[in-house]
Amino acid sequence: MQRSTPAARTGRPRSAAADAAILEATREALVELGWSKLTLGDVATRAGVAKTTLYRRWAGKNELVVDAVAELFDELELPDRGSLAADIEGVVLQFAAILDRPEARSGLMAVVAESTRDEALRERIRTSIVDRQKRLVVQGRARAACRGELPTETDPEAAARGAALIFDMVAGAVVHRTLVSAEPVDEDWARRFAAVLLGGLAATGI
Amino acid sequence: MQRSTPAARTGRPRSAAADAAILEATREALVELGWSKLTLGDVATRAGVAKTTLYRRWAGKNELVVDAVAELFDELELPDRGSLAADIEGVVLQFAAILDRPEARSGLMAVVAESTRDEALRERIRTSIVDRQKRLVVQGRARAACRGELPTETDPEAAARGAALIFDMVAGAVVHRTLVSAEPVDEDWARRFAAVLLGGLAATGI
Amino acid sequence: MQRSTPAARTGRPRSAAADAAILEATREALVELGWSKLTLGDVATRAGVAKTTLYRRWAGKNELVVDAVAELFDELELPDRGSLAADIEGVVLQFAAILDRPEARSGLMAVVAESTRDEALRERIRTSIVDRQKRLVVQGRARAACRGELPTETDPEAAARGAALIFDMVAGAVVHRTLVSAEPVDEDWARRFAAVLLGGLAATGI
Amino acid sequence: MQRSTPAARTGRPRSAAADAAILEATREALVELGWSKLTLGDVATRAGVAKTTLYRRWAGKNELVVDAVAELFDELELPDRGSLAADIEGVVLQFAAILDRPEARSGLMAVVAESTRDEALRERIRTSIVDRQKRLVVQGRARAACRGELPTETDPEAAARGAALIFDMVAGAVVHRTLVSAEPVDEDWARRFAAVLLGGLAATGI
DNA sequence: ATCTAACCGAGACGGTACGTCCAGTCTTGGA
DNA sequence: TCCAAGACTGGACGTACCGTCTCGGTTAGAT
Repeated sequence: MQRSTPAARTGRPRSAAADAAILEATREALVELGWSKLTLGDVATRAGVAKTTLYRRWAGKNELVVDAVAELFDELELPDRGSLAADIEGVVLQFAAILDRPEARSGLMAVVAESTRDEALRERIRTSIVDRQKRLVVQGRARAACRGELPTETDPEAAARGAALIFDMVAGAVVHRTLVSAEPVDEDWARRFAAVLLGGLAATGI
Repeated sequence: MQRSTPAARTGRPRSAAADAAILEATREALVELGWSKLTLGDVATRAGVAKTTLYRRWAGKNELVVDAVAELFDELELPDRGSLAADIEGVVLQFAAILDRPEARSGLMAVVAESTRDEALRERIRTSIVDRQKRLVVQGRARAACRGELPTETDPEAAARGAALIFDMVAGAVVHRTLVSAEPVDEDWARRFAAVLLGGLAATGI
Repeated sequence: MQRSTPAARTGRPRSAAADAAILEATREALVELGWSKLTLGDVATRAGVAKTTLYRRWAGKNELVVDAVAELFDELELPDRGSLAADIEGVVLQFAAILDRPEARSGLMAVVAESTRDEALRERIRTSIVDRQKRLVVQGRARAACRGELPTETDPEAAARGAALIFDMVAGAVVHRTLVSAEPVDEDWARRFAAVLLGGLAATGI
Repeated sequence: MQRSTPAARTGRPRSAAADAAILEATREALVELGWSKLTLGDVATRAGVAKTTLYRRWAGKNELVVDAVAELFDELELPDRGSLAADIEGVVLQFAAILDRPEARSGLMAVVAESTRDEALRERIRTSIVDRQKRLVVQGRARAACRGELPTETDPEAAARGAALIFDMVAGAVVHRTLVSAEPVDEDWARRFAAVLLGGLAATGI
């Protein structure tokens, strides 16, 4: 994930186990300490690894946390629940479930905050985390179009704009409710949210 | 804001100018350095104040930044634009304008991230920042009800639930588009967003 | 010793006790660990002092060790033993006694070695340590001249050259025997050395 | 020098060129960096050799530097200048010439300092360096006895004691003048030193 | 017109973490 | 078996801030 090294033949190869141990230790430390009290020295110790090893692979705390949190999003997928409304509820609940995990809560907003001043970090977040989620929106729209619930958008740019809007609305609302309002995203909320969103989509024809 | 002032009659009173200078210096430092590289010693120096003075008034970096950023939200208000749709667009654009300022971008998400592990901080954020925004939503709904654009909700609890949902959707979408997607919230986007939201509200009767 | 600070009125004054504790801890660490394994972090811990405090007062390990060792030379003095020969033996034995202490053995040669690449350090050593010893030679020669054992040198430059030669011979021989040959400087050796030196001085009229 | 070579028949033999390259690189690094900033990794790189190779042959920095410096003393010899006084001046100037080379200045005192806490290192220094010099003293005394300038010492122990004293005086004085007093050992100084020493020897009959 | 308590600046204090560097070891593939 | 390359653990480095603590000195309200 953080390696490019297309050609590095000689010398002792990097331990693959170390990567996994470090990322796991990072999540563990996020749970126990939160982002601001997490130290790379502590992560290294937890992973049974020298600090040097950690710095050899990641440029700093931000990059490390992005990768550690990104793995949490690997499990995201969109089961077919039979209707667009149900699919929206499903993705909302899945996203909420991830944000419920303390390692995600602590880490995600912090790196987003950092990314406001670091273009490379923003790109890394987009690649590792955001696009993983966005894919679900695109996939859900395609499925709904198959079912005939939504008109097939012919203009690809308009389709992209629409998907981006929906994505910001879904992800933004879930994050805001979870982290700012600090209220649970339960099935009831998901149902109400999906109803409003779906109504809006139908009304505007997006 | 941060003062208790229960009874402190005698002795030299605290300098009122220092407060303003410190908050201004904090915003300046946020712009130049961002949250993670902002140090209280530096803020004190910029404000022409001793570190002691700063610590006497704020518990730490988080509290200071919350207060410094909160002042940015003082200017928020909801001009009557004649229709609910226009009012929504207005609040969206106002909120986006604040998030466009680097001192807000850097600071806001960071303290929200910190607040995931600090209940007192979350409360402070809610009081100083979130409720200031939320008020606009409530006010907008009341105005729309006056105009007959929305049915008057009689159940106060349902009204609160509805306002909360709308607020999370508005604020969440704007924040997400600005900070995560890193795309501008311009008039076009505001109009499309308002259309979807309004359509949803109409469809669901919230 | 390391402070110049003619005018530093404001702020919390430096702890005088810390200086003494640090130098004492340095000597203790020299005895236990030797120069090369002595670390400033360890010295700070032993002295019950933060590393910062140590670095605020000394530029590095070399300077610290010079000051710590220099204090050992405070006790040097030249008791009048009645004859030049006895005085030479006395100063040889005193110098040897200091070199017998492990904190001096470890530290002294190391800083001399470092000083080959650091003019400022060499100057510090000269001021703090070497001149303290050299004084004894000058004093001994004056006393011998009083007794009539040596002719009074009228040319001041020749006197300085002579003193320098004698000093290098005395100090060099003691150091070399102690540290390089690793043989004890006992009374017998001192007597034989003094006899050779004195014979040479008499023969050459220095 | 550092090899045991008891029986190593099979496998690839060690490169003989590597040894020379490493020692040369060590001296080069001593000149450029001095002892304390010399690192084995850097030496290996300069020598075009892997660190492993270096560690296979030397136990550490001290041993390596001793060997590297020792080679400088290979050139020492005692040309017959016709008189004891001239011979003493000769050996003094030769020794001074070596100490004038920065690789010797930096390295020699440092390893002597280290040897105060390492008996094996002291032995290595004695064997590789000190005895090489001491031989000259013994040789000079023998030559002087042949010429009739000095009485032939019959007691071998007294002869050894005398040689040791002279050696400490000669080497000590030169080292002290060079490294501690930081003054040049020129012909004038050598002449004055030899005169005093010789006068002392004559007076005491050593 | 003092008194005096709380303020103020400056800066040293004990700590903690930083990110780098080096020591000395180990693991590759190739000679 | 040796070699070059380079990753590995471990630990010290010197720096930067943290939040606290003295200092000497100021300032305004109460006496």
